[in-house]
Amino acid sequence: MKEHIQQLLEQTVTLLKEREIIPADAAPRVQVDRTRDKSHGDLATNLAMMLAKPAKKNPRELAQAIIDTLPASELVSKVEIAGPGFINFFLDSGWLGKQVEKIATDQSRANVAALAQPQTIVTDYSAPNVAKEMAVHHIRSTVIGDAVTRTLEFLGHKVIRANHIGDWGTQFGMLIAYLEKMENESASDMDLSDLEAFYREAKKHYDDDESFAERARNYVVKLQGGDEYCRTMWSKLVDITMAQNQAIYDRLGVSLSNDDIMGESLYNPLLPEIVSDLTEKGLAVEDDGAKVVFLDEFKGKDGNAMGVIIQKRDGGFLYTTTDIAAAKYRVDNFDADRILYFIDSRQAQHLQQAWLIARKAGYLPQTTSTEHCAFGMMLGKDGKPFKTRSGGTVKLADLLEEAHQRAVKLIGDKNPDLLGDELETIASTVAMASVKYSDLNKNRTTDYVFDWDNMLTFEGNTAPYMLYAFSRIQSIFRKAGVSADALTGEVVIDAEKEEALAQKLVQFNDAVLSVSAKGAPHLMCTYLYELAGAFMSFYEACPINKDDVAEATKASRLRLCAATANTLKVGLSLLGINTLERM
RNA sequence: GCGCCCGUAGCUCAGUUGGAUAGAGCAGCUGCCUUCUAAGCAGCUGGUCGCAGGUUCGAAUCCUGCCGGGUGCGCCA
Repeated sequence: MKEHIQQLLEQTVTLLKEREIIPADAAPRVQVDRTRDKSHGDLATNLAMMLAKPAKKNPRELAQAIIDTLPASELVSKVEIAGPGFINFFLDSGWLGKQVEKIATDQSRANVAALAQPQTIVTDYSAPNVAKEMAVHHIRSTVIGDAVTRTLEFLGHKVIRANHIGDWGTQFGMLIAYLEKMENESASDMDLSDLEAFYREAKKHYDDDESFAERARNYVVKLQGGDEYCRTMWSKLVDITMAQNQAIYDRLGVSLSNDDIMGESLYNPLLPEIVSDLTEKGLAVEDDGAKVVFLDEFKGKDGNAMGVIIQKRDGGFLYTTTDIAAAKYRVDNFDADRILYFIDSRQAQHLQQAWLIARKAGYLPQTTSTEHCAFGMMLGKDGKPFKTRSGGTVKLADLLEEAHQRAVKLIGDKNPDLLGDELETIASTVAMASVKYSDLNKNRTTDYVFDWDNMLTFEGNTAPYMLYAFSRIQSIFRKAGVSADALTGEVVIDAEKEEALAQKLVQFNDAVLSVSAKGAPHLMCTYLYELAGAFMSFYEACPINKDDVAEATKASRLRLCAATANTLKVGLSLLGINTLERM
């Protein structure tokens, strides 16, 4: 919608340049904003004020020239000058009605077209560690990354999910040695359901038992050398861990699978050649026995160029080297246009350094953008890192189970008729939706305060509010005895709340585009919340299944309902949230 | 010491790469269910946008300096 007005204005700028009303070298960024106040129309531009100075004209005068030159459009019913030189656009209600009809007809896309020029985009998210259970802090990367991934895919981009799991490092010698010990001691299949305990015990043996520790160190060397036995044991650890993580992905509704695993080990074989290449190019130098890249762009504690170690004195590599390799790999193998990293904000400097080195080495071309979609830590209501009562790490599986139990109780209390499977199904959808939404809803790169009461009271700006709006619409269709996809009536925008709802509906496309441009799903949350709110107001003000409602009005309003339902369903699906027919 | 992020209502947060009178939800207070799901709607109350300067037609937004919080800075990842 905005784009269309933008195009009209761009044409106008060209025409005005030809007529020498504005200088030929002016290159204004044509900006179209939604207005806050109805009296200012529906969309506005500040173009005249931006061009007033270069054109040496009074802004209002120039605004008039723009309006006089503006090509006619079916979208716009009226254009006005306001205030110091704003140009206000009023959308045509006939056009709005036609748009709503298209949205109502399109269940799968709500009238959002795929992009004509799709890109190849790598999304790096989730990244759990092998031999550890997913903890609560993994939820942010996983849920936010998945929502953006779904949105990019929806727009037609080729998206490559990269689950950068922690499957490499010196700790694997210890883990393999302990796995071996367990297998030797119990004839039956090992039970690794409690990975935390497994890791803890392995560490304990490593610290207390010298012969165990020696075997562990030996296994590290053998594993890195490609020893078949160690490789098999390592592979078991990865499989067991990822099977458990997959159960969490499935429960949460995260679109990752085993096919998306691209762990640290994938890049390990590339590291030696990267170090030698960086050395040959003069980027890396030996310093105190280690291979170091000095970056003038970053200052160290002594005020000189900061040194980033890419290879340790003992020959081992560090995660900066892995991230350089990962960037290179994604360019070489996928020809990525964008690489989005959904990683904790504390990694910002590290990522900047890795990318800078990759750029200097020519691994990352100018045409590939690397974007850190950063987020803060999860805090408890007390403002301290979110922990269990005893101070331990909260397991993600436990958090999801608690959300489910809370949802069962709340829904059961609210709706005592619901029992058994139906209650469980509704509670499950509501619980996962609530957990995800409360995370997705916030833009903050700073920390996020996790609060059960805010997400599961089911009031206000929450997932249940939107699920409720959706199920209310389904209820209207049941009551009317019609199927949403069989509606044919013409949409006529008449009442104030109808217009407000229609206005919101046609903004969906803008919301999808902004999420994809910024990697920020909260923009979708904000949009859907406003849409659900507009629907609730419409619902109160505009009766449908009532005796005194004219047939044509009823048909029109039913299609507004269908358009809203489609938009909510598609929008929520882009966030990875399922809808409910009843709740 | 240097770098990055942040500071908006009692609380949780928006604020569209400078726009019109800074917005929601929760909490508090008023109304609205024999009528499509009241998990809702309509409304009221609540702000020195951390502080001080600067840039301009216009600043929560950009610049500078302070104050306060978070986080990172050579052999973990």
